[in-house]
Amino acid sequence: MKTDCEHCPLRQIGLFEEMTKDEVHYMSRFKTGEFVAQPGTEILAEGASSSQLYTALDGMGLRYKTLEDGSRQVVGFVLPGDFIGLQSGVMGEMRHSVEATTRMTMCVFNRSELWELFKNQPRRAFDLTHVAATEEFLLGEMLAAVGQMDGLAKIAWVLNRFFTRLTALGLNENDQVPLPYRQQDVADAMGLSLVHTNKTLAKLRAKGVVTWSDDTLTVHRPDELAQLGFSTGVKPAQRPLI
Amino acid sequence: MKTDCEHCPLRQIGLFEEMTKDEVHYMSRFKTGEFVAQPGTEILAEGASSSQLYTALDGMGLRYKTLEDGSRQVVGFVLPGDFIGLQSGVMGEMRHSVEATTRMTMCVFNRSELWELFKNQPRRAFDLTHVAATEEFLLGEMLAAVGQMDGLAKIAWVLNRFFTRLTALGLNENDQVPLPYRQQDVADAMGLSLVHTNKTLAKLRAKGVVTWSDDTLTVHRPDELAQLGFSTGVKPAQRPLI
DNA sequence: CCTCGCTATGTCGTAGTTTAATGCAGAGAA
DNA sequence: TTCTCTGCATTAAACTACGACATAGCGAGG
Repeated sequence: MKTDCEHCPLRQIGLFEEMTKDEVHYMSRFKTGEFVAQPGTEILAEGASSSQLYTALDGMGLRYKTLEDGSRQVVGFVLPGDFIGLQSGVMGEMRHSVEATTRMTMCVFNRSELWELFKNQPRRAFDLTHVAATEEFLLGEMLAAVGQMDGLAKIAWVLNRFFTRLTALGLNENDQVPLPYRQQDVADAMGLSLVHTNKTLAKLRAKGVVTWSDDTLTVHRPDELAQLGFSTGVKPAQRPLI
Repeated sequence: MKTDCEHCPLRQIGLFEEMTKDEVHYMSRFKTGEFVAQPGTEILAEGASSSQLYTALDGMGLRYKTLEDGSRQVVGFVLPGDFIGLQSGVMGEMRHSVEATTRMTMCVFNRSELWELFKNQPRRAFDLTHVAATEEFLLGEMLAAVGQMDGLAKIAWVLNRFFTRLTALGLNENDQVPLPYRQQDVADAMGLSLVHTNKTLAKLRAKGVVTWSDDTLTVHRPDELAQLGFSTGVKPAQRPLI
């Protein structure tokens, strides 16, 4: 688990290259150098224009939008290493809310430092746009899944994405990854009802593909899971030349 | 209609501040300084890493992803002033394809100029990230619509978005805006079948809210349209304090 | 103990898909 | 001109995946 700000991605891209660790931590608001959010806490609200940005060091959360009719669309999952509040740093206002689903420790820094980065370290600023582009990429993939797949494929797809990302983060132990979400969260992410999500999960369980309980996802057949939640990004079929 | 590169948004944000118009246009590949795409042409393919970026000056198109099973998810509509290929400029590879649905004229420039921008004009580079953030915002809104709304709301939402954006571009004449897309495009954007999209459009027509024919959308009751495609971005209801 | 939040499962109605058939305008050929 | 072909809009009928509702179980916390 990454609990040291040494691993903070903003440090990796050089925002803090010339700073000591004490300077890195945003000290004025929270007594510890790190901001700790408790489960169920709203870290940033849609429409808020926070003067702080965060990077998740440990723990997980989710990004969501709320619609006029009260329904909720989960637009992403926050894993260790992810940015929080980049939109508010760039656009001045968050376009979605962020909530912690576990205890989260975050590295906090001022929005003004982002502008310093652009002024003083163009290479790092350029790198930073990769982060924004990656976020957009994940959103596009999710849109394709929500728009085109049926229930079983949606659930398999999102579980497979969790499994893949968490494995890449080194959080995979014997095909088990932490998954501290409720079925309602997955349902709101994939545009399904809670009941249907539950039944689809039961189907996957019956097939022996995955089990998910106690905030832990166990993938018994990774290849079958990937097969069910078939991927996007395929070149369109060639149009017949005649 | 914007047909002059003076209006190119990249010029507006200063990429070409010190350049003459002739320099602005990318001359080596196309005889005219502007790249012209014919209807139905694929401008950039998913997975491609083009060395050129474009901004749409005139005409419209759409962004889409293709899934393994052959289905298509439209992830956005390209209107005059939009960027094309920003992702390939930043990440090196396009995450979706772009196709022209009308004759499109575009301003072409080299990817390397993007890096020059970051090196020499940090303020402009910072502005540029607004563009990326805006694209992400639109994607998030669309995800919420596709994931949470029912058929009627989806169609009303996307028509209302067209109407709003095109009005902002000054393309609204007597509540009529150009809409050079097929019903299939709208269906693929909102995750509905062509048939159901058609029926829903018929419903809106019967209600006297909109008519859409000959690539022209006429909105008879803008407020009712906005009402039907209710918006996102609402603050979540306060949790009861008790 | 009871309540609350979450998971689990069955029944039923409907919104949406699939398939198919019709119409209609534009383009190309004779 | 007239015929045909092609792409798109339209409408109907049959089928189904999914949502709504109801109900039960289970563990945590007051």
